[in-house]
Amino acid sequence: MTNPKGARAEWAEHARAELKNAGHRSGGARSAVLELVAGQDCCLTAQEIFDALRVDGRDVGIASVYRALELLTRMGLLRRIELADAAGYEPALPGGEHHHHVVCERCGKVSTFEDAALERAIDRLAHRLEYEVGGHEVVLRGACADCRR
Amino acid sequence: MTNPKGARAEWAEHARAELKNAGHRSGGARSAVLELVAGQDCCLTAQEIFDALRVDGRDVGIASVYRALELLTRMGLLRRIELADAAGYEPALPGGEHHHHVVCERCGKVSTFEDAALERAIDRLAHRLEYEVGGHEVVLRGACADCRR
DNA sequence: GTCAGTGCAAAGCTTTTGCAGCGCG
DNA sequence: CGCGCTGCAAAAGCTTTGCACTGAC
Repeated sequence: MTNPKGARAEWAEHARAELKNAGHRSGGARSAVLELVAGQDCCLTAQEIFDALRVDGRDVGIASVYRALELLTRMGLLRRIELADAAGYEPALPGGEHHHHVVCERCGKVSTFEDAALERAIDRLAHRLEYEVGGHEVVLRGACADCRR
Repeated sequence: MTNPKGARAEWAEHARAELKNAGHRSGGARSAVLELVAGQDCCLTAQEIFDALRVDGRDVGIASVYRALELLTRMGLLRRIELADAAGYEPALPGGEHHHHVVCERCGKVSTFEDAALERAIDRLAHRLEYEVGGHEVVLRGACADCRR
């Protein structure tokens, strides 16, 4: 297993290179979003990113946050996860590292998991479909350890 | 494999019984939503349900559609699927019949598939987690046959 | 008769768009 | 020094809530 901190720093660098390569300039808001998302374990909503940047003293507009997330997602650098209320975004790590999410229906807590058998099942299945499958998303719903009692 | 038409009629009956059992009255709007959803193959959004009912001449309010969907989902009679823009709803068939969705990122078309190996992988995985898993959702994203060319 | 169910309208959220000004290259 | 990026404000959805009224039991 690869070092997650290293993988995230690598991702940030890769993302910056891709942006420059596509002819994008390096503005303050997008850089701030990129930096913040890179340091995160799990998916963040646009609002969470906006709030975190404001706390850090960055005067970004929420529109710029959405614009940055939209662009990075379209370029395949971020994954977008549809949660109940809002969408979450997280780095699409190039090594193929891959996790999914469990959401607690009581308290809303989101955790992650990885499962090789699940990925294999999805890969095999994807070949059977008429679609050219580019990505997938698995969300489990239930009650977390705290809420079970 | 069970007859889908029969399964859907059965579901409608089951849902009505559950509602009555839980002390709910049988109003016009909720019945109309239930009837419409029961006759559907795949998931429908609240707006689609609203439009279809209006076309049928039922003067339902969209708020009642949302209220009906929320209640039926909370009772476990409907499954809610988070799509890109809006949420889709479809009958949670009691027999354990179970399908998931492939979304075309180009044209937005939604298709369904079933896969026993995938379900097995998820079941096994669910036992390993600290969560008590009650449901799950798999969404594949890609390009449909028409859009591939 | 009671009160859950309903339709309408208004509000609340997330997300997008318009626009003038700033600043990267 | 041009035009891409940005912040603000307004708009555009989807979804929820408040409220008076209707109709099921």
